[in-house]
Amino acid sequence: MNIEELSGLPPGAVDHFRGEGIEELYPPQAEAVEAGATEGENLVAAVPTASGKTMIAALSMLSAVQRGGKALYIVPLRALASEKKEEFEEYERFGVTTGVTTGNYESTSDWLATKDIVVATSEKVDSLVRNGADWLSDLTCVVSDEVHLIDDRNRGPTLEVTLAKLRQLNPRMQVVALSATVGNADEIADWLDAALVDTDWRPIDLQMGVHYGNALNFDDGSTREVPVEGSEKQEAALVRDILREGGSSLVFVNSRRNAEAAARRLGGVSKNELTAEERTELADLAEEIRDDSDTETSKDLADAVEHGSAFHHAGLSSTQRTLVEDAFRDRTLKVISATPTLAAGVNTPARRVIVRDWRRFDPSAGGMAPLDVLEVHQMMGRAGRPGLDPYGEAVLLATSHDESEELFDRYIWADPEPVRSKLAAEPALRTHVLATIASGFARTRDGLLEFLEATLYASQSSEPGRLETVTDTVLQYLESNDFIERDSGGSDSAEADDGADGAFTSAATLAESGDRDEELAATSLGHTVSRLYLDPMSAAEIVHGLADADERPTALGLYQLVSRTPDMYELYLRSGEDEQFGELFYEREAELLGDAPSEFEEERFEDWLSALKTGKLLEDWATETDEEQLTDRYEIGPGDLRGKVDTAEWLLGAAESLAAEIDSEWTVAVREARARVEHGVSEDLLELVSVGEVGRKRARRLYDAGIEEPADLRTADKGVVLTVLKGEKTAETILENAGREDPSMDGVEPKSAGRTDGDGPAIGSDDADEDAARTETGDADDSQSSLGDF
DNA sequence: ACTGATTGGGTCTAGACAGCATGTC
DNA sequence: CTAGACCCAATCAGT
Repeated sequence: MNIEELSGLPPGAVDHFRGEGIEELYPPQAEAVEAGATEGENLVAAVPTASGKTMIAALSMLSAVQRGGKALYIVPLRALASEKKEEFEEYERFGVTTGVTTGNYESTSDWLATKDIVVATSEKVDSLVRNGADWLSDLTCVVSDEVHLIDDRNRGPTLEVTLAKLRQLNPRMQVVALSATVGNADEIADWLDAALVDTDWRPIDLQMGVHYGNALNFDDGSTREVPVEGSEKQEAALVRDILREGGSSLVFVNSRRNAEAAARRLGGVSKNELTAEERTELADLAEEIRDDSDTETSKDLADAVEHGSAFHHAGLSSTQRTLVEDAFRDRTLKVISATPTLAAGVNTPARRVIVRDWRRFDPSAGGMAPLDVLEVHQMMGRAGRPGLDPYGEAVLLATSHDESEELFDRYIWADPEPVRSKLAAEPALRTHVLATIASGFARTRDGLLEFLEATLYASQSSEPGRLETVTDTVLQYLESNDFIERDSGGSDSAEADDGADGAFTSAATLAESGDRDEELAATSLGHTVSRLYLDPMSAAEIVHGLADADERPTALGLYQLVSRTPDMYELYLRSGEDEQFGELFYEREAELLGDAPSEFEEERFEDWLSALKTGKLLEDWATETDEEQLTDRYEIGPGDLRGKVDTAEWLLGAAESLAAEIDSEWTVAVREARARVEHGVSEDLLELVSVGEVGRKRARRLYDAGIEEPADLRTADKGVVLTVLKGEKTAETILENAGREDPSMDGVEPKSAGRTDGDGPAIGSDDADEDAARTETGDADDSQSSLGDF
């Protein structure tokens, strides 16, 4: 189908696509149009990666906008949100506006009301629903990207419930679900009352094969000689082979450490194939990576990058990740060794994809478990860059003939698994039942069950009573924790409190059924929990912890408290560390909130200790231990540290709201602990870091020079300030931010601080082991840092 | 006696969403 | 119930 034949799009859209070099629609796209994508029909498109799914979405959304509507594009990852945003922003040329909203992407709800297309993560959409964003009821089209993620144990239910809610809110809204090729696309289509486009078609040829011995055997029967030289690994031979043809490769492995080791080794291959020019580019890139942070991970990455090889996993900082991805797309980097992050993330195609490890450690399986077919297919789908490569190759590695056959059977000839709803799991329901009640989607038990009937779970379930049983368990839990109230008596609507959420009264009325049924209402606390987007179990833990505290909780106490909630991804306790942290536990037991489990309940005690470890990490961060020492001491990447700190910040923010809600007297303590994590400083610096451009390092230097609060900045000797802050420009900006009248540094001479004597007040002097490892100006006595002596 | 290779035991294992109010060295 | 790569240290072979 030629794009000229398309109708119903905004004027200028066709020209725009032609400008992008698009003349013909790909077959799946044409099929989607025939199925009514541009006429507001529901559609499920199960097609391989990179075969033009986005175009299907774009056509649907643009035609919806042209009809005067508004579209929402739901993505699974924040990184994808910004990628799509850039793509859709091009439409502004013909007057279609786009807005993005994710957790860290700033934008208020009302602002989005004016946009034609909104891009958001599924969690963000869920949150918008909970907070009753008015514009949601204006939607006429919603696109759900990577809808097969409904199968994901953790995040799938959110997507599922959110789609169900949006549909209940706007019964006539068009739903377009984009999925990888899965086993049961038809079931998803049934659930969504949608037409189905299900195809294996790809715009660029994909050959799948297995490498064994010196040969690469493809699914079409062809064979390619790829000899393994000397003691090198199979993947090294494969990388070199394709590099000589000018192609890049992507190697998927199953652990971070393997990714790093593989990158190092493959650097030995790629460095022999570089031009002088590439070498300089890579050296620059390596420099940028080193600048980003000076941790071990960065050094290793930079070293590998100099040879044209990189690793990619969640321990990288987001800057590093972007640098690596961009350089790979530009073909500066020749090979990336990655954990599965990359398969799900942004678009980084390579000529040859090598799936080296097809088993992964899975504690629930008690050992190594094979990857899902779907996952492997997603990885293999990264092979081949349309327009750049003549074809793509996806290769699995076998060390024996038997294994080679097994791989063909298991992955190459096999169909992906069906998508199964994970909604009936208790943790998922806990959250969503509360949210459904709090936002007025259901006001009775029957109404709730009726709503749940509209989910994929219900349409798949063969066990009719199950959902009801779990729902009752969950209601019981929510009630006993004071998040909801049940009233089986009268029908007079005794609203729990503030009445709330008028936005969805129509939906609520719709869902309501029968007066004699048990009435459900969220308590004020329940509303807060739902709005804060907390797992009710996290909220309960925090509430109990705060309520149990007889005296002002310490930072460590609060950090450990939030670290043991299910919303905090746990830090793994290494062998030997249980002893170390057990000791720390006895030392500081009094600070911890709530009752510690007995040491004899091994599992729960271990959890308690690993939360203590995470808490201790946060405390170290909040006593100005520098990044390198932390990543070293806890053996984590710079990205992990950032992640922990972010999560803690979020949870402590939530804890502050909860504290206020339950009238806890420790609100201030929580706020202070949160501020300390946010800036990574001890209490004494909290005032200083509130000044713009002053972070933990500068604040500490100022403090040591006798400038202890913002007011001091206004009166301090400029020479001293200049010495401490080094740059003239920064000094001026900071003085200005502090509200000094004459911030100019013209003609000011650097001058050393007057008082070199006092080290200032001791930080955390109540804990003798605590004040080590703080970043000082001189850093001279770094060696005295008491590492590992907890 | 020193060095480099080999072997064996012990250890450890992917990912990343959200509130709220503004801005690192 | 199930694995396998890596690291480090100890041992061994070769010069």
